[in-house]
Amino acid sequence: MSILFSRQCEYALQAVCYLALKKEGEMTSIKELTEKLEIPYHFLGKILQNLSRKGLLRSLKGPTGGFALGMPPKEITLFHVVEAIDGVKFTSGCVMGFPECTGKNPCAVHEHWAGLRDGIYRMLVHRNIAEVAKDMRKGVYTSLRH
Amino acid sequence: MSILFSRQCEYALQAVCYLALKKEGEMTSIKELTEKLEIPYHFLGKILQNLSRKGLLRSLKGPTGGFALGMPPKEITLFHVVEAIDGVKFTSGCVMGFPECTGKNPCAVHEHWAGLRDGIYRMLVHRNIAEVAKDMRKGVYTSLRH
DNA sequence: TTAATTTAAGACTAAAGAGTCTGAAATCAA
DNA sequence: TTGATTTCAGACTCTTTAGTCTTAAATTAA
Repeated sequence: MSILFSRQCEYALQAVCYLALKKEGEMTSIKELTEKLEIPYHFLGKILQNLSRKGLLRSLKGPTGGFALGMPPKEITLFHVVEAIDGVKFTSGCVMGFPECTGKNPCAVHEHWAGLRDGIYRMLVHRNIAEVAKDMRKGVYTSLRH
Repeated sequence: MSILFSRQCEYALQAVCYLALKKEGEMTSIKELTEKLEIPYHFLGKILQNLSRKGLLRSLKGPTGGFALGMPPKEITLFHVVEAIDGVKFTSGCVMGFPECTGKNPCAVHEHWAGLRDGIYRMLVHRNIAEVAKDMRKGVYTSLRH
């Protein structure tokens, strides 16, 4: 298991950030993404298709085709991606798995987790994808050529 | 996928807390646990066996047999349980799945996640299982008879 | 000692997640 | 128009996680 998001979702987050570093409108092929991010080709293809269907990306077939962001980068957040792939179940639900855990009927870490859950949400929404990707360039993307 | 811990781990946390509410030394059968916590019988059996092997529980066969905590409740935390079942990989590793994400080479949410990760760790260790279980009694366990 | 009760162990099945493969459809450039 | 390049779609396999089933071994009480 991955830490918090599914493998698919992790790949989606990486790919969307990568696309956000491109000039607006520029198309990027699966081939490039798969090489730079080291994600299995066909698996990534499916994920990007999925994101396209949901409007987060747009795609174009043929040579010069590929994928690009489907909306202005300032309108996309990491949360949109997580929502599209894994859904939002992490925003509710008991971290200990109690089916009946609620505010009135809390488990022992209910309050503590509520704070952390909000923290995760804020992590995903407090910057748009343009800002996030720019930050990323200082880190994990520095070794890549674009 | 569950939120943060595997299903097995969630069940283990629930069961250990349940056992912590019993008088020290009192044996509890899988049957009782499975009924009160609504966890599949044989699956729970395996999980408890696993925890026994690791010393967190002790077990006794035969009628009047069952499971009990393997150490004084004040020496056990939720972290011990998570460690035994899921391991501690959530304490390292990039939440976006970048293999190369480090302090020198961070992803865009590296710092933010580092704070949350510490928060999760604190949630699991800052009270021992006796305190945790007592708290629980006010919540998810109130509807159960012991 | 015997029968009932309980955990122990391992093989098995089911479902979900991850990843692969093939061929069709669209698009572009020569 | 043709060939190359790309996404699209679906069926397929592999691996992991979840859950089931059966039998053996230990223990207790009658």
